[in-house]
Amino acid sequence: MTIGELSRMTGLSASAIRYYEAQRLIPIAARRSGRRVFDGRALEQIAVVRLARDAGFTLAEIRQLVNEFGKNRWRPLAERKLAEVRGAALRLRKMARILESLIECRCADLEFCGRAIRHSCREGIRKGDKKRETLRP
Amino acid sequence: MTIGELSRMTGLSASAIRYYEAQRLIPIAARRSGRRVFDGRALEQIAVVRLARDAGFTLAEIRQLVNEFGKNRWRPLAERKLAEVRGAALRLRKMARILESLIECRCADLEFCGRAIRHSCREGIRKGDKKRETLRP
DNA sequence: CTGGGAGTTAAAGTGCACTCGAGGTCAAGT
DNA sequence: ACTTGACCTCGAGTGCACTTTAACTCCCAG
Repeated sequence: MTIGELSRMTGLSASAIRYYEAQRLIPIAARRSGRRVFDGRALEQIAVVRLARDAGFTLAEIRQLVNEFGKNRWRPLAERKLAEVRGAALRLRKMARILESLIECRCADLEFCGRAIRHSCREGIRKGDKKRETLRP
Repeated sequence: MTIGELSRMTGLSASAIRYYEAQRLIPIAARRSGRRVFDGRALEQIAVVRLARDAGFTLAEIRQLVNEFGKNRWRPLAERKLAEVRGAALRLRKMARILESLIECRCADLEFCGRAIRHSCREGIRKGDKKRETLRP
C-alpha cells in the first residue's frame, strides 16, 4: 500500500502520516526505492492512534502509550485523562452558563450586562486564575 | 494606578495587560513620563474582557465585541459562541465515553482493547474528520 | 552618587498538531 | 524522449494567547 492509498483509507493526509512516523507514533515504514510501503498492520496502528486522539490524548501522550506502555500500564494514564476531560467539560459548562446569562439579560450594553452578571453570579476577579479552554472546531 | 497595581488587582500579568492594550482590547492608557497610569475604568474594562474570555470568546472576537459592537450587536455573536461551546462540550462527552469504555474494558493490550471498542461503538474511520479539542488546564 | 525596583519597547520564543513550499526522485504511459 | 503524477526530504510557517529576553529609562532611598 502506498502512502496515498493509506491516506485515502484513513482520512489522514499523507503529510500527517509522515509526521506520525517522524514522531514515532507508528513504526517506520519499509521503503521501496525511497517510497514508503505499508501493509494492513499500518492501518491497525493508525486506528489505535486515532482512537487515542479521539479520547483526548496529545500526540506526546500517545507516543508514551504506544511505545512504552504495551502491556497494561496505559490504564492510569487513561484515568488521569478522564479526569482532565471531565474538568474541561465542567469549564465548558461554565462558559455556556455565562453565555446563557448574557443572552437572556435584557441590557443593550455589554459592559452593563456583564456587571449585572458578575453581581448575580458572584464571579469576581480571582488572582492566579489561569485556566483557559480553547475551542477547535 | 500603576501597571503593577493593576496586575495585582486583576491577577493578569503586567505583560498580559500591555498585550491587551497593544491588541486594542482595552483603551491605550495615559502615560506619565513614559509609564502607564490607569484608573478605575481600566478595572471595569479588564473585567469585561475577562468575562468574555471566560465565556469562550477569542481575543480577536473580544476586540470586535468591545470596539465595534457597543450597542446591541453582540447578541448574535454570543449565540453563535454558545452553539460552539455546546459543540465542544459534546465532543468532550464523546471523549469521556471512549475513555470510560477503555477503562472498563478488561484487555491488557491497548490495541486489542481499541479494536473491541471500535467494534462495539461503531466508531469507524471517517474521511475528512478534522474536529479536535484541546485541553488547556 | 549609587543601588534597586519598577517601568518601557520591540522582537523573539512557547506548545500543539500539523501544513506548506521548494527542489528533487522515480516509474509508467505516450 | 518526455511528461505526468505521486512520492521524497527538510525547513519554515500557522494560530492562539501570551511570556520571555535584551537593552534601556525612571524615580526614590540611603
